[in-house]
Amino acid sequence: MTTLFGLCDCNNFYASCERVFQPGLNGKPVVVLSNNDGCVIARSNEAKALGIQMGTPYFQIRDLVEIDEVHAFSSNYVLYGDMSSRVMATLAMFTPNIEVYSIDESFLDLGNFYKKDLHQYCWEIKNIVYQWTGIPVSLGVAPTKALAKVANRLAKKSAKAKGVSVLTDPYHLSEALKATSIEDVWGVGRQYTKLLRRHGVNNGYDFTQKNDSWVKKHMAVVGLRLVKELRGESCLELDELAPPKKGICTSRGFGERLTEYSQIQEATANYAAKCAKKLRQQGSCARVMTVFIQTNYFSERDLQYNNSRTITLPVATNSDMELIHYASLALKSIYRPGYRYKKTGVILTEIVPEDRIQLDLLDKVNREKHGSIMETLDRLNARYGRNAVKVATQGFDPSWQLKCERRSPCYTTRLSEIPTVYNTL
DNA sequence: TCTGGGGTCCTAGGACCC
DNA sequence: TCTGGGGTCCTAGGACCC
Repeated sequence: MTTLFGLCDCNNFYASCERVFQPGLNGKPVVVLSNNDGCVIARSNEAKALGIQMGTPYFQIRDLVEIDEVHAFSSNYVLYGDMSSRVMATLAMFTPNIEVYSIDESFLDLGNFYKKDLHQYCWEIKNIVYQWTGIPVSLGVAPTKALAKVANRLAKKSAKAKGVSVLTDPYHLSEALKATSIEDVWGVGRQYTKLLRRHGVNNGYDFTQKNDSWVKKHMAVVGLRLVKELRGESCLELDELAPPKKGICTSRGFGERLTEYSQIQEATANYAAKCAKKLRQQGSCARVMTVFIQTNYFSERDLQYNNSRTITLPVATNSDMELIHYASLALKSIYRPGYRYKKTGVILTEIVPEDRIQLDLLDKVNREKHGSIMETLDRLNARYGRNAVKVATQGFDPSWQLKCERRSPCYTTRLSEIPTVYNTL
C-alpha cells in the first residue's frame, strides 16, 4: 500500500490569530510575546522581514513597538486554542483521518487520494480554511511524514509554490531534499546538525546517502527511522487519537521576583489546580508530584537557589483540593527565606486512568465527594469563566501573576468577572 | 530592570536478583 | 579472596519537537 501524507501548518499562527480580529494589521509587522512578555514567539512575515528573530527579548524591540513600527501582543492561549479547534475541524472535512500534531499543525491521511489532482485539492483546502477561519495555511504532501515536513517547508519558502507543494515523484523529492539544509530537517536539532556536518552531511539528500549502521550508531533508532522516512519508506503512522499524557506540568515565571512563602504558595496552588484540571480533561489521576522553585539564573547579582521535592501520594488523584494540599507541603519543605524567586512549577507523573486507581484501605479522603465537587467546579468555571470558583489557597494576590500588558480580548470565548470562593478539605 | 512553557522518546549506568 | 553471566527495574540525562 502506498502512503501519502499531507502536513497542514498555519502560517505564523499566533500572529495570524491576532490579525483575524484586527484586520487593520494585515500587511503590518505583528509579533506575539511569550508569557510575562518575555520574548518573541511568533512573527508575521513583515516582522520577520524587519530581522526580528524568534526568541528575541522584548526589551530589544520595545523601541519599535513604542513608535508603532511593530505591533506586539501578549500571548492569549485561550484565543489561539479556540482558533486552532476551528481550523482542525475544517481540515477534518477533507480527509477521514487526521492527526492533530500541535496547536497549529495537522497531518492528513491522503492515502486514498492518489487519483485526485492533489494540487487542486490542496488549493481547495487552503482556500476553504482561510475563508472559514481567517487563518492562512500551507500544505505539503509527500509519501512519508518526514517528507511531508520537507514539502511543507518548501510550500512556505518557495515563491513559486505559494503555500502548496506536492512531492510524489522521485526527482522532485531528491531535489527538495537537496534544497533542505540539514538543520531544517525534522528531527535534526542543534547537536545532530553539528555531528552530521562534521561528517559531510549538509542537506537532507546527503543524509539519505548515509548507511544504516552509521546512522544507527550515531543517532540511535530514532535517527534510523528518520533517514528511512526521508528515503520514502514510511515508518511513522498517523496517530489519530492523542494518547493520554504521561506527564503533566504547569510552571511559569512570576511577573516580578517573589520572596515571601505566602505569595509563592499561592502561585504553586494555582499551578497545582491547573494540573488537576488537565488531569480531569483527559480522565486521569496522578500518583507522583514534583514541586520545584528557582531563582533567576540569568541574574549574576542574585544568590541562586534551585530545589525540588517529589512526593508519592497515598492514592492517585485529580482533585484540586488534594493536589493543592500536597503541593503546599512539598513547597514548604524546599522554600528557604532570603532568596528572590523567579519561578515555581508542579509536575505530575505516574498518571493512570481515573477508573483504575488503586485504593488505600486507610484512605481518609472522601473521593466521591471530591469528585462531585470537582465536577460542579468545572461546570461553573466553564459557564462563568476561568477561576470563577476556586480553592481559597489559590488566593487573590496578583503579585505572582504573569505580566501581559498587551493582551488582546478573548474574542471567541466567554469570560466572567464574578469571583466565588469556597474552601474545603 | 527586561531572556517561554510543555511535552516525547531513547540510552547508559547502577542496583539488585538469581 | 576470587571466580560469572544474564535479566529487570529505575533514574538521570540528552536529544528532539512545537
